[in-house]
Amino acid sequence: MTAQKSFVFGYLKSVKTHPSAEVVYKEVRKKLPSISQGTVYRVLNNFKDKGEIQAIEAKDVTHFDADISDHAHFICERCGNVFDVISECSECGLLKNKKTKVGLIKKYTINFYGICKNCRK
Amino acid sequence: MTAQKSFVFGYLKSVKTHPSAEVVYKEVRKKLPSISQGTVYRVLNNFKDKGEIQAIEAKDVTHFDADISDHAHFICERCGNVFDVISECSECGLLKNKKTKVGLIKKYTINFYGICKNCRK
DNA sequence: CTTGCTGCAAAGGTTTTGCATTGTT
DNA sequence: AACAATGCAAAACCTTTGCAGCAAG
Repeated sequence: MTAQKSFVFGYLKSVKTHPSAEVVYKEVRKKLPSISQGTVYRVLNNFKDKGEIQAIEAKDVTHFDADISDHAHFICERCGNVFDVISECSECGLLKNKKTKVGLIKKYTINFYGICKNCRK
Repeated sequence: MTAQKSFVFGYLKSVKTHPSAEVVYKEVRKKLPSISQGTVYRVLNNFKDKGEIQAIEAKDVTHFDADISDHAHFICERCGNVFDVISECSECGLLKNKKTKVGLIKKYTINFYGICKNCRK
């Protein structure tokens, strides 16, 4: 585990804001100024491929979340921020590893869209 | 309603494949060779903003669906194709227009991920 | 010495946009 | 004539990648 990986993962663990790769880059660079953007993308994708973090595909940018437990996200259509949503869908959890006509479900994502309270003001 | 809009919407209505903008462009151009890529993107975004079609944010590319009824999608992690899934989540439907701590839910999307049967072969 | 990871910069691919032109009312 | 929509091409944007240098075993 290199310093780069450690700082990226540590930062992601420490926040609940589901940052984009660009935000991760800017924040980690405060502590590790030498880190490059390419490395941030590489490291994030590595963790994702290993299943240690999850990616949230939003409009244009991918957000990352170190919390890989089953939970839904609220994406603000104005500011683009991603929030956790408490209300979960217990039915959907049961669908994991279930066969469908199309294929075997390995994972799922639930995204809610709307305007967050900050932007509502 | 211009010819461009009509052909784009008509094509999207006629298929169940949830094509990307690029695919829409290539297909519509067979019938309307003068249409440009920029117009396809503009028209698709217009329809989306009016709520007449929906966008499915997948890895890298956005897919479009003229069916705006509540239904889930299965995204193949290998070929990237998007399929409808019959198994729906009735609980989630109830969450629409519901208030959460974060904001009012205006719409939601459910995406399942896995390898589709075609790619499994 | 070999292997793997990084920084840098360039390339890749998708989507948006400025502007001149076209077409419509 | 005014206005909105289009075609074209360039720009913008996010993300990936090739390569040389560096670090670690």
